[in-house]
Amino acid sequence: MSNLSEAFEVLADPTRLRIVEELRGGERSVGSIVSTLGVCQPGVSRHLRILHQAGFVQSHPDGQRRLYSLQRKPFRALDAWIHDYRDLVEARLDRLGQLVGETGPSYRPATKNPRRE
Amino acid sequence: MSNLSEAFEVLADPTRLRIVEELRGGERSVGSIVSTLGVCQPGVSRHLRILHQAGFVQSHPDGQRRLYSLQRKPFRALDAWIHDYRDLVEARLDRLGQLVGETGPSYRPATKNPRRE
DNA sequence: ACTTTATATAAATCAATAGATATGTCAATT
DNA sequence: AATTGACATATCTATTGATTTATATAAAGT
Repeated sequence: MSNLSEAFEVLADPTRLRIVEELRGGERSVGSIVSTLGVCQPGVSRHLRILHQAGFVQSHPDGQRRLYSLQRKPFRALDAWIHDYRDLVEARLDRLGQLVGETGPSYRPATKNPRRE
Repeated sequence: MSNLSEAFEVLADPTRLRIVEELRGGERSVGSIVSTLGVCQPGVSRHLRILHQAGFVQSHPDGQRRLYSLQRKPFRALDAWIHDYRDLVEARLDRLGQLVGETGPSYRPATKNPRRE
């Protein structure tokens, strides 16, 4: 139904998420990321390849290094997706009864007539 | 560094993502989700358990069924996270040179003096 | 040309997980 | 209390994927 599954899959790995958060500060070389994280260099290169294939990063050579930076598209897709859940994200205080204890939105006591699809 | 990795991991599975999107329309019974998706019932129950453990859903009995609905907290966390990338999400047209072809933000030609951490 | 530095790729190992089948539990109806 | 219906749990299998070690490529410096 959506390619968002792929985006979530990419960010599901903790190491890749850390790489993304590192790149939030601007473009970085592979070695720079390696020394920041505690992962071996081939591991970082592999993660960067996955991030690239999913459109999260781009790269360009800089001497013998390679500088990686974030791309906009997947983040816009994620932002658009979460927008569809605005009703959940934003506090809805207009209906007070469903906010008992700030636990959740839609607790509803069992109905007498439970037939309900 | 963050528990967001867990949230992304939960949404990484396509079936779970579909379940979440189904629940966006309101609370649903397990059987209702089973008949919508093409997955066996134990599979759906397992996914719902994972969603529950991660705080994505809550449930309450309704007769012999069990109604599941979305929780707000993880969506708020995701929304807060993506907010940290709003510089990427929002179109930044004030610096024109970096938007060549709408491909990405931070391409920069190689420097003469490449020493750069 | 040779060495060093930076990154990518290959191969192997190991762990995690989604899916199905079978079974258990519990509520509702008779 | 026996049966039916709804859901949960256990177990197994197959697949995917992250990490490491080793190796290849490529650019810089000497």
